[in-house]
Amino acid sequence: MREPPKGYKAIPIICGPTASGKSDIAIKLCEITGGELISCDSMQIYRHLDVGTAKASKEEQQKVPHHMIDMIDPGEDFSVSDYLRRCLEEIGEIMGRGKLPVICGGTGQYVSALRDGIRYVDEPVPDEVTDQLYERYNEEGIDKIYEELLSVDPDCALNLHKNNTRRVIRGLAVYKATGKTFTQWNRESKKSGPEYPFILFEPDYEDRRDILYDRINRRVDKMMDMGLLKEAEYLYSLDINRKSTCFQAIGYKEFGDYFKKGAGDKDMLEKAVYDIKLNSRHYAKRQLTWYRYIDDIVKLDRCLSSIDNAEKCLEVIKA
RNA sequence: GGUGCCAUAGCCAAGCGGUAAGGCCAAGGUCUGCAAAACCUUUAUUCCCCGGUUCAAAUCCGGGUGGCACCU
Repeated sequence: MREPPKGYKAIPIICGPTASGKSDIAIKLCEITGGELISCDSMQIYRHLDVGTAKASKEEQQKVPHHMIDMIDPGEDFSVSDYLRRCLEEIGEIMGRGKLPVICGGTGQYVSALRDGIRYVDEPVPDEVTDQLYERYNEEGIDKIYEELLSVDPDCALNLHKNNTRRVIRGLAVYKATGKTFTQWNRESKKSGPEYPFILFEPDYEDRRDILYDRINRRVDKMMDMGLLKEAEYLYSLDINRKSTCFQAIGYKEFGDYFKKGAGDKDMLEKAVYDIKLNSRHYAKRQLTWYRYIDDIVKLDRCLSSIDNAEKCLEVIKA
């Protein structure tokens, strides 16, 4: 493990469900420490997806430097391991400038990758291997693929539900491509701890989910006022594969039908907005589950102002 | 006023005499390269109410209540 930033005992990661106010806290923390913000969000890495991903405003970005935002164009791919590599570089650079990196975002997988020091399979798994398995899956279903994984890497297979085709296929693809089982890779990954000491913070909504859901619903309405529809229209006007990851983003994927058939149809627009709220609530629920059992996460009081919470974070991370 | 149709979980809904499908919502989870994704689990001792027929009724019969449609 490397040294923490000078004057601190750890790098803060402010995580939590969508619309929980984590960005405000992170920005305040940057302001009072002179730190720089690193986003930890799988959708804010896309350029042009701004209001729907609740990206920091231009003004906020002017006040506080933001990193790991606007990294790629819609249609391009980006994985956790890409994130991890770039993020670690950013952390190094910010610390090199004598500043505190403040990590903030809701993508649980990215947060955990950082916190647990996960090292992903570092031998390439060629697309052909994966594509071939998907072809097999389309032809004969998942059963045989699952059985093969079961015989080759039982721990991995038993750990997965058969219907979770993505992971079943990845598990087998890793073995086919590298000759080492997924389980072996994971075991080796666990040996190395995190790169830096991190402390996680989360605004606490555990007891009042209704308040969080209400915040979500209201924020979606606000996003519509801020021009979400226009942004989505732009995304749909691009000549990119509809299967691209950017079309998984909540706030955009729900407009698929609207632009396909009904553009201008009021009912369809209403349905899309309803779905954005619903999907956001579902997402928040999954995020709550993700963070629930991270035992050393420091809970922040949702009733306090973002400044007070930022100060609390500062207290905890100070050397 | 008359006639017809309907009444099943928070919502939609199957069932047509043999012991309550399914979907949505909600809740609880899983996760080591798509993660705002993908996947899993749970959720009606009871079918509007009262009576009857039957070994057996959400299912058939009678009455009530409520809703919808049409007629005068």
